[in-house]
Amino acid sequence: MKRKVTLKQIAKELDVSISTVSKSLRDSPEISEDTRLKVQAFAKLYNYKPNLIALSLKNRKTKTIGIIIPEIVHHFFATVISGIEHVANEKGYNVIVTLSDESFDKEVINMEMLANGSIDGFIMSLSKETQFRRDFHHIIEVINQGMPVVMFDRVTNDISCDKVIIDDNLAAYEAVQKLIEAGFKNIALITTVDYVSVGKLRTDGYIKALKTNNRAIDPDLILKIEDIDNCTDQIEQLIRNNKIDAIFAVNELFAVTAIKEAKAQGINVPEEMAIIGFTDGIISKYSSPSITTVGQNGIKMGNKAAQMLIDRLETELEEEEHYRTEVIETQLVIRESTPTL
Amino acid sequence: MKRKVTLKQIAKELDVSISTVSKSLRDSPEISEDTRLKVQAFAKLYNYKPNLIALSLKNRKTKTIGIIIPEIVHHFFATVISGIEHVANEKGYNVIVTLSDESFDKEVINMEMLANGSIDGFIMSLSKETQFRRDFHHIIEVINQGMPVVMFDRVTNDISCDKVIIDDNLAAYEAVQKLIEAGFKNIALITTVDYVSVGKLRTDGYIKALKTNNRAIDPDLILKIEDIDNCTDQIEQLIRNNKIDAIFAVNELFAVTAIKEAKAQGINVPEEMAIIGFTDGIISKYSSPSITTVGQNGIKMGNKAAQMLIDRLETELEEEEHYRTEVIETQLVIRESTPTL
DNA sequence: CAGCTTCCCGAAAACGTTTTCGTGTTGAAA
DNA sequence: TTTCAACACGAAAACGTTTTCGGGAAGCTG
Repeated sequence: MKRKVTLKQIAKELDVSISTVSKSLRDSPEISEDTRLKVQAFAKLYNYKPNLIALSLKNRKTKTIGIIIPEIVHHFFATVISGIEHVANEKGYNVIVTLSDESFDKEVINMEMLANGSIDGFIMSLSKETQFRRDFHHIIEVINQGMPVVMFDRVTNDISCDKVIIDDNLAAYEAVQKLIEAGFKNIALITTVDYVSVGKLRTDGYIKALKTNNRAIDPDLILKIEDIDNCTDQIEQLIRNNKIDAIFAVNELFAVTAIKEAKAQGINVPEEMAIIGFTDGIISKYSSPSITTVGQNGIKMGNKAAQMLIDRLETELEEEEHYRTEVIETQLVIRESTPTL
Repeated sequence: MKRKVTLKQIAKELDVSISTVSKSLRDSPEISEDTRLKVQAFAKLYNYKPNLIALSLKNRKTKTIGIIIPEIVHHFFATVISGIEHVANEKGYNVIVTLSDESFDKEVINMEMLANGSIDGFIMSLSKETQFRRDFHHIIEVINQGMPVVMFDRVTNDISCDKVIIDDNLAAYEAVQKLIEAGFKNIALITTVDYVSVGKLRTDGYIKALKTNNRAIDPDLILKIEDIDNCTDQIEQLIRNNKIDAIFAVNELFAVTAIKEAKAQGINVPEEMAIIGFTDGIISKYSSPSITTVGQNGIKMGNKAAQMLIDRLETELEEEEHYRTEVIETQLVIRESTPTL
C-alpha cells in the first residue's frame, strides 16, 4: 500500500526544496530545464497528483457544487442532477448531492453543512415544508455570505437570486387550451395543495384557460390532493361523481392514476376521456395508453442552472447582483391518452 | 455581505491567541471559564462555524463518500443513492455523486478526480464499458492507496473489496421456476449481452431453472439485446416468430416492451402470455397490466453499502483486509402480468 | 523565602499547496 | 577588477484548523 506522494516527499527524495518541486511541475521558467525534467519524471513515476483539499484551502474555492433537492427517487429531479453533473464535469466541477426529503430541517442542516467551506455555490429546489413555512432564513444567510445560489423549479419570490424555471402557468394554460379546442366540455383538474408553488401556478393556468374561453369554473371538477401517496380514492370519487370528458393532471402520478380509475370504471381513454399530464417521465412514456404530457426538460434545466452558477462563480465581478430568471420552454408531448388533437 | 468569520478574526477581535479561541470553543479545561464563555458568546454572535476544508486537510479525512454510477436517470440507481445518502447523512458524511455514463474513460477520470483527497472512500457500480474491457487498474490503484471501495450490483470477481449484491442467479432461477410451476411451457428470455455481469447471472438462472426441470433450452427463445434503446423490433420479432406463453425479462424496459408488443399482436397478458420482469421500479408499478417482477431493494443496497464503507473507514484497524460480500434478499412482487400463480 | 503545583494561555507545528520575495552564483559588460 | 543582470533556487507566508508543548503568574507548602 503506497500512500499518495506529496510535494514534500518528492522534494526530500530529490534533495531540492518544496518550492522547486511545485514550480517544476507547473513549468515555471524560474527552474532550469535540468531540474524541471528531473522533477517531472520523478513525479510521473510516483504518479503525483496535487491534493485537492489543500488546493481548496489555499485557493478558497473547492470547484464543487452543492445540490439540495427534495428527493432523488423522482425522475424529474434525477434528470436535473444529470443535467447539472454534465456541465459541471465539463467545467471541472464536482457535485455534492444532498436530499431534504421534503423536510425543512433537513434542508437547513444540509445547507449549513455544505456552506462551511465544502462547496462554492448551491443549486437547489425547495422542499415542500420550506415552501409551506415560507422560512428562507438559511438561504438568505448563505447568500449574504457571498455564496451564489441558483434555484430551480420550486422557487420563491421572497429570495432574489438566479433562477431556472418553466412557465408553469403558461404550460398549463396551453395544455388546457388544447383540450378546449379539441371540443372537450367538462375538463377536470387534479392538482396539489396551493403552497406547492408549481402546483399553484399550474392550477392558475387551468383556470385562466377556462376563463379565456368563457367557461364556468366548476369547483367540483377541481381536486386538490394533499397526500400524494394516497390519491387513488379521491381520484376515483372525482371520476365517479362527475361527468368528465377530460382531465388535466399536474403530475404524472395523478395522470396515471386517473387513467387506471377511468379504466376500472369502464371508461375508455382516450375515446371517452382525454388526459393530459405534467412532466415527461417514465410513467407517461410506458403507461398504456401512454400519456400526453407537458414535457419539462430536466436535463436542460440542470444544464442551465449549472451554467448560471458557474458563470457567477467565475466572473468575480462580484457586485453586479443582476439576478436572472431563466425560463426553459416546455412542449406538449402528444401520446395516446388524448385523441388526435 | 459578511464573510464567514475565522478563528483568527475572533482571536484578533478578543485580543487572545488563536489557540485560546479554538480551545474555548471545544470546551477545553485548559481555558478559564471567563474567557471560555466570552469567546463562545462572541462566536455564537458571529455564527462561527469551523471551515470543513481546513479540518479535512488537518485530519486527513473529508467525511465525504464518493459515488460512481453509470447513470442517475435510472430508478434503481436513484434508489441506491437515496439509500446511501440516508445512512451517510446520519453518520455525518456527505456524498459526492459522479456519473460514468457507462463510459470507461469517464469512470477513470471521475475516480482519479475524487481520489485526490476529495473523499474518504468509494461506492460504485461498474460501467458497461468497464465490464466489457475488464480493465480495473484504476480501481486497484485506488485500493492500493489505502482507500476503501465498496462495489454494488455490477461488480467483478477480479477485484477484492467489499461488495453488495443480490443473488441474481437465484432470483432469476426462482422467477422462472414459478413460471414453470404455473404450467407454462414455452418460456422465453429477454436478456442483455453477456458481459453485463448481472445480465449474465440472470441468464444463467433462467437456464438452470429449465435444466432442473428437464426442459430443453431453445436458443430461439433466448434474445440477447445489445442496444437497450432499440429493443422494440427484436422483441416484436421474438414474439411473432415463436410460440411463447411466458417471458422472463432481465429488466423493466424489456418487460414493458414485451407487453406492448404482445398487445399489439393481439395477445392478452396475462391470459395468453405471462411476463415476469426484473427490478421493481416505476415502470413495473404503473404499467398496465402492472408487471410481476423481481424486486431488488435499492434502498437496502445503498444502506448496506454505506454501512460497510463507513465501518471500514471508522475502524482504523486497517490491515484486516477481510472483505465481505453482502447479499441482499430479493422478493418476487406479484402483479397483474402473471396469472395468479 | 525557596520551591513546587496549578491554572491559563500562547507559540508553533502540522496538514499540502502556491507564490512572493530574497539571495547566492555565474557570466558578461564596463 | 568591479558592477550588474540573469539565472536558479530556497525560505516563508498564507489558507483555517487542532494540538502539543512550554512557560509565566499565582498560590500553596514547608
